[in-house]
Amino acid sequence: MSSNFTVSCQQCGLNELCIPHSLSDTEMNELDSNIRRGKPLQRGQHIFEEGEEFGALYAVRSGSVKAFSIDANGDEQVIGFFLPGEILGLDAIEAGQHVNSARALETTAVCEIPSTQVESLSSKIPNLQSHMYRLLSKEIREDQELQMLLGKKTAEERIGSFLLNLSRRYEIRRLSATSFRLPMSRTDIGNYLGLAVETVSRVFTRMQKNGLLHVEGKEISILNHGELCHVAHDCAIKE
Amino acid sequence: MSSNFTVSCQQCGLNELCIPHSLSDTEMNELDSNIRRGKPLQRGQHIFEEGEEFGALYAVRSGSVKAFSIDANGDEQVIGFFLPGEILGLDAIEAGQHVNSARALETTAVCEIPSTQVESLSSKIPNLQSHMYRLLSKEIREDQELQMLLGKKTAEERIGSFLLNLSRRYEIRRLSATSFRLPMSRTDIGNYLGLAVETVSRVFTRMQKNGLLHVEGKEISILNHGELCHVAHDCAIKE
DNA sequence: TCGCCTCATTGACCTATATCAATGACGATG
DNA sequence: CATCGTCATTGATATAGGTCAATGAGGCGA
Repeated sequence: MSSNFTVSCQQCGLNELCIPHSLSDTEMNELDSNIRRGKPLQRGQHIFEEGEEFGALYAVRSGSVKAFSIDANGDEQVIGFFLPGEILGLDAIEAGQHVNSARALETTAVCEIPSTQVESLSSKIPNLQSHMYRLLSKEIREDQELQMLLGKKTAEERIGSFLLNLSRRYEIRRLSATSFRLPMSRTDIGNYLGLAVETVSRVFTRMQKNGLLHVEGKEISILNHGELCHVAHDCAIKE
Repeated sequence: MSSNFTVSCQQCGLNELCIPHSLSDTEMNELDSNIRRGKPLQRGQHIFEEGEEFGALYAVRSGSVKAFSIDANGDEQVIGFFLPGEILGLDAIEAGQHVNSARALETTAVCEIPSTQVESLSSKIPNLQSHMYRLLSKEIREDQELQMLLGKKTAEERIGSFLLNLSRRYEIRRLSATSFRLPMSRTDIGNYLGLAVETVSRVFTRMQKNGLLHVEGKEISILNHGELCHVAHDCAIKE
């Protein structure tokens, strides 16, 4: 009996976004046979913790994940949020141990890809190596965009860019780009964007007043995409 | 006659820090034969510009480089600074074109490594592939540290961490960790750290008054390393 | 050597956002 | 269904750092 959480890469609706992308059937099967799929995690359960030995990359199959670390004062530092098809743990390759922790924001299933397999398979399969390079490069580019946001943008621009970013990511997953659920708390959003919770709340309220958004708890609708891009200074002419 | 700027990887004093690291002599020679070395660049000359097709990675051999992009308002956005042995262009692999520009901050020599060679050589040479993964992973980790700095740290903490970071990087290069020259302007530092130039100036002055630093133009001496770590909340117990 | 231009410093003032505090809403639990 | 705890919202106030403006200092070309 094959339960839902043991779906293979071949059958997985996310394989276009995920590591198997651009592999042949044979190659995909080889990768697939090296992947471990545990049972889904509950909200709050950790996938790995800061300091643990690095042993695998993780692909989110369903649900969502928050990556964070604890700074010198013991405060949490949100590094990023991961949606289905996205890969966690890339930052641990060099150090050989995890430099941050990852927790499920809701019921979440992940695929575990042993790091030894990533290296050996990607030596054999040029498409996989190439995909890995692009994956790592993409994360660098995205981290740099976030640096830009944190260094120069106002609170409204940060929130606007954040929502647009999520919107694009949901759209790629064939979910609604205009209406979705925020899986993380306001506190997490503020922490990630370098803002106080209260500021996040106020900006949401203000954007709702101005007809840009409809906000109801964790449910968000983007009502005026053009204007939101405009206030975010994030009009994505690129791509 | 082999002029200074055509030194091979074998002879290069930086090869421990750079891509050749962990390659055998034969492998290093193979890599070496694929590297192009132009004549040194003058201050202000560009290595690549935003939008250019991605064709190569660049290793700084001497001098220093600033990476930056231009935002929606036409303002410059400093992404990072690169010292000898460091690799530029990793963020361009995925997009296939450069997403930011790079300029020499002083007279600077770079080695050009065609991207086609990186991919094909690293398929053949497992050590090289492994090195590339670690290189990309390291940049991700460092970018995330910068996100932390930009999201939560005060002006003093940012400047302190910035100086300590430079100090460590000079030390690895067997240069003085306590006394060095800042190759970039105050404006660039402020831009990079998300601060106004004036704030950079004031913090330098204040740190000088408190006996942490001696600042004279671009020459910096760290007089009280322990206390600087402390005010930066960057006491590097790690590593 | 002079004069120019860019870069750095310093002071005065202002504003965006943090902080503090109180209240309300929701969801889980028994 | 009542209670508790967490999360979100809103208002009042404080402050770090930005902005504007003026001055000084170093480097470079003619």
